[in-house]
Amino acid sequence: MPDVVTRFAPSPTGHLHIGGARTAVFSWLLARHFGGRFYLRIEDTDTLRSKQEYTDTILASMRWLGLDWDGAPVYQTQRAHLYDSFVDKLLATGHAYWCGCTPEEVEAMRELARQNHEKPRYNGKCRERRLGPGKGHCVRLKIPLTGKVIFDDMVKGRIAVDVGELDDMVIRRADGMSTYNLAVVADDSDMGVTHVLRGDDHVSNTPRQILIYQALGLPVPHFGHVPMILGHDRQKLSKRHGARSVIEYQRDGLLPQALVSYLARLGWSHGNQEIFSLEELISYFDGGNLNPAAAAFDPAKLEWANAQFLRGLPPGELARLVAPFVREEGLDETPEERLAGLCLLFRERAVDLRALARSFRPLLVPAAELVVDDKDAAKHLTESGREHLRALAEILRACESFDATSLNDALNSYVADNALSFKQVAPPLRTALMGFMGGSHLNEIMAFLGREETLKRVKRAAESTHRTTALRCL
RNA sequence: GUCCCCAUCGUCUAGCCGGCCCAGGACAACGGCCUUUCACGCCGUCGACAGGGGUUCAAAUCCCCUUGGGGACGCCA
Repeated sequence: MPDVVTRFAPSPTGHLHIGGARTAVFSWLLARHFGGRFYLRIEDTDTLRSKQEYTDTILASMRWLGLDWDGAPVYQTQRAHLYDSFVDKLLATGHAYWCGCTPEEVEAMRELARQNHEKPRYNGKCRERRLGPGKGHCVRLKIPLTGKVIFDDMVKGRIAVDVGELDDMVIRRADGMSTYNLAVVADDSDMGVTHVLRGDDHVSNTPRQILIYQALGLPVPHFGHVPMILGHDRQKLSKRHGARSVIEYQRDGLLPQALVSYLARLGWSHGNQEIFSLEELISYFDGGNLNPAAAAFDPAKLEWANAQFLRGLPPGELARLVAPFVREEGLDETPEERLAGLCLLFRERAVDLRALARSFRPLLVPAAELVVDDKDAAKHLTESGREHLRALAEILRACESFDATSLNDALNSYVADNALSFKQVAPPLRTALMGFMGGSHLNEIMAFLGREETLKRVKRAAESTHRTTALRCL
């Protein structure tokens, strides 16, 4: 049995969101750091809200993020017998009892407690009634009358709760199905989980679960409750507040490494390091340095992180990744080799794959379809600008080889020979080639386009009449 | 209402078993440099220890209170 066994236990009631993704990242890292095991458990006992489709996308998102799990995913709906055996054992040892109270009765108890300014609780009415199984009977855990449950949380430190705060919770419903808290303990125990990393919202469940472990004489795992992620405005992250699922980021062209790196950095730190490879995370993350305070999600910083990874990718790999987005943009099927060239030209100006693909457009459409920005044309395709373009057309036609270096030389000599500055020549040329004042290095752009396409664009711009019409408008 | 948790720049954070911190880094913002546009890069500016009490020679660091935020109180997970 490995020293460290962790798990991620999502409910398939929605896509994998960044909050869940982060706890998954932490759990995965802890296991990988210690050479332990990381399991996936699908908590699908809520049959009304659980959907197979969500399980599928959660698994797909995990794979995309690079979070591999050990063994096959465990489905809670298939383990009723395990939960039953736990309940039976609790019943047999007197740690649980049958309860015949109706939901209405229990609600009345809670209401009474509320009126007394106490915590709403079940009052233990059936605790000593020695009821047996019967219609409408559920099973409740018999909680100790006095004492405290104390545990050392990996992120929050020591947490102590008086058992008086707890009540005899239902562990098996009247319909025979076990409840969440029991199932979790049964599964974690059965799977040999040693470290439970989960969301903050579960802290109050932990004492209850510990009580079950103790009643059964089972070893209690370590717990770590990671705070929730807030929206950029520090409001709770919800659909309205920009809560997004992992697949949405995937669709937008984010790099999984960037998302993992950013997520890990949200609530965890390793000195001042901001960008982490998976390998670095594995070697640094040991469950320490987790921040107990909630963190706000910052899309701008995620974007920045993504740009960092984008730039670090070899052009060939980037080309492979960007290809689907190029297709999505409706751009012509382009050989990966050419895409790699484009990636090299544009990767430093794009924040994600989609933006990168979009930036290719001016260079992938035929000259006739190039969209020319009116303002830039009016500003740069002036009388003199077009004169330069005509001269350049001649030079480019005559240019012996059409590679980036030669083109650079050609441009340089044109500027030098005519005692010009680049500021006079570059803008019109750029507008001619790109259709607007953006893009990459001019010589590289021309080399990419090739002689024929370059000349077409230069001539087209040289013959345009933007300047005069624009001037009249002014 | 009751219980639990949290609290350093706008945001993520370092520091937190006290002195090296009139608090460091990153993102964002702003300004500049570079420049064959833009971007990248580089340089710089703005900017925080929630408040109040203690303890101590010394507190962002330890203790208490207040305030503010969050979470939980289901036969949901």
